Amino acid sequence: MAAQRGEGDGVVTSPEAPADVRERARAIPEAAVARLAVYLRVLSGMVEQGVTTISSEELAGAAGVNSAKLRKDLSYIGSYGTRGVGYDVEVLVSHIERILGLTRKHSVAVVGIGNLGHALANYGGFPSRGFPVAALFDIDPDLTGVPVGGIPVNHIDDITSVCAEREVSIGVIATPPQAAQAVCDRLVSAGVQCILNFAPVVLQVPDYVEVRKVDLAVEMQILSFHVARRADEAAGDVVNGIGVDGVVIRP
Amino acid sequence: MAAQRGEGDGVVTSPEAPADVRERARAIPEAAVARLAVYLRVLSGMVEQGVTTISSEELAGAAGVNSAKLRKDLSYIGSYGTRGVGYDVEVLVSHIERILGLTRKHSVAVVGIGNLGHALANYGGFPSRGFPVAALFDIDPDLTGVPVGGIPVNHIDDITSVCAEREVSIGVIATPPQAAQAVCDRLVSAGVQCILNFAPVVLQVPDYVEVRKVDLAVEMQILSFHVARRADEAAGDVVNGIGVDGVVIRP
DNA sequence: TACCGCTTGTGAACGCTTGCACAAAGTCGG
DNA sequence: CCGACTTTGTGCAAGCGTTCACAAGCGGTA
Ligand SMILES: NC(=O)c1ccc[n+]([C@@H]2O[C@H](COP(=O)([O-])OP(=O)(O)OC[C@H]3O[C@@H](n4cnc5c(N)ncnc54)[C@H](O)[C@@H]3O)[C@@H](O)[C@H]2O)c1
Ligand SMILES: NC(=O)c1ccc[n+]([C@@H]2O[C@H](COP(=O)([O-])OP(=O)(O)OC[C@H]3O[C@@H](n4cnc5c(N)ncnc54)[C@H](O)[C@@H]3O)[C@@H](O)[C@H]2O)c1
Repeated sequence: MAAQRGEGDGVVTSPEAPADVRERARAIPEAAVARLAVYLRVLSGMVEQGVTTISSEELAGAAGVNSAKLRKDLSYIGSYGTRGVGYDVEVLVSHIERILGLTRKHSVAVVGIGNLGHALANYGGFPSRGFPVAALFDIDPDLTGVPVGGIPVNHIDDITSVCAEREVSIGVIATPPQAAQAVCDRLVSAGVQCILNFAPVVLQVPDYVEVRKVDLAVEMQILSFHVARRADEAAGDVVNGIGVDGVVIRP
Repeated sequence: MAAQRGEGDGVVTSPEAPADVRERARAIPEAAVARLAVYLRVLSGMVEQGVTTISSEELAGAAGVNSAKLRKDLSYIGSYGTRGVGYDVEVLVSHIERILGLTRKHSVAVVGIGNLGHALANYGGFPSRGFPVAALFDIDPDLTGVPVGGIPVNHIDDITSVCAEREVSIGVIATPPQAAQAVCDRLVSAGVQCILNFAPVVLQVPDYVEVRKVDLAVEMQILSFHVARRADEAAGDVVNGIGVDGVVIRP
């Protein structure tokens, strides 16, 4: 029973630890990993602009974080900056790519080729970043064989063989919520250990499977919470200030 | 200059604080808010199944979290459980909805009606959860006037008037990355204070605007990191492991 | 009414993240 | 070659968020 973000499994810290890149990777906080991916994107843009060197302050600004945090994040992956100068953009890019495992291609399978699945299959941003979409699956027989984004849709029943054959390492679930757990189970038995889930359900997976979820309704509700909080604050301010009248929204 | 998740602004804690729901909302950690949204979804499912009462243990299981965490999260919004029994599902639903501000409708505008924008506009899950899609915008003249998901697309230049007229409170950016900052600026000047951004860029917004980003490439890369870490561990274990036994590779 | 068993709500400890502040380390101009 | 200036890398402290553990409270039962 390890559900989303199941972090707390007691993996033993190996007793003999050569302070090595391998071991270092283990120590990187998940929050830092997410930011590294953002830095990488910003840096890629810099490369295209012909920038060769960048300071922590500049990069932090472009990535929307504190520069101290940025330096700490980079320190997790090693010391590749030059004091007094900054970081060599290309060097940094290659080190982040190495740490994130982007030196290797990760084939992606999308399951559920409906509204969202179509958009994902047609999206050029994945292949270009080292995540080729290698397989598409749906349960609808009318869809099987139809090419979407250049790849023919397979029937969900062929998931095991097709995933194995195409070495799928990441599964994306874009089916209706009712089907998501079943699809997830099939992906897992097909050997997929990383899952990106768009369906609004909490997936149950074995400990060794990594699940990340993208839940738009939750995002919306978080925004809604902030709207409400803000409205309450404004109301509160008015109450503390003058009478009960005001509809003073932001300037 | 406050970028994504700009939390650390020195908002003054109002001097006279009646330990009231309003004030309480301020104290809820963001992480807890996200989980409350998940609990809400699970509970909604429970209501449909006719469940009237649920214990923290059960709900925690269904939501994929620790039961202590769940109770603490619920304690942020007040004490609505019955010791020895559990929580009344409907009561809990209504309290969470109130805290998340879901008693009010939040109109959504989607900008950029391409692959992703179409999927979002056609998605039934938003309206049904209190987030009616009230406006669609694109820069492409061929699209303006064309109805997508029942709503005609407006031209981006009309964003200010249309947003005001339809009381849009949440803006969704689904344009290419190059256009995202400009679109964001226009949404902000149109009075939109909450933005959900799908474009892979770091948006710069004023402090009072709340931005959440959904960055699929980052999600993929986090998964990739775990794949890599796992591979390294396996390699490491074998090297270290021949001597030290602990060869707990994956089952 | 008094007791018992169950579940909540929460104080306190713990651990992870963040942010500060500064020594170390490098560059560059002279 | 030296000294001034810039920027990194990191020890440390503060702040959050998570988890533990248990007293308090409630319903059911005799
Ligand atoms: N469309 C969006 O913008 C959007 C936004 C947020 C969340 N989501 C979520 O993403 C998921 C997909 O949304 P959608 O709008 O694309 O739905 P959709 O109904 O358009 O597409 C679902 C597809 O999944 C297929 N499917 C159903 N059961 C299957 C199974 N067992 N195995 C394989 N394929 C199966 C269907 O044939 C269909 O093609 C849903 O869970 C939805 O809640 C969608
Ligand atoms: N499609 C996906 O599955 C997917 C996945 C992850 C991220 N994204 C991101 O979401 C965004 C949209 O992706 P997409 O595949 O839908 O792209 P798309 O090219 O299909 O659609 C973009 C739309 O935005 C419109 N547009 C361009 N400039 C505009 C402007 N200034 N104002 C208003 N509209 C404008 C275009 O006319 C087009 O209709 C991109 O930033 C992409 O990186 C998409």
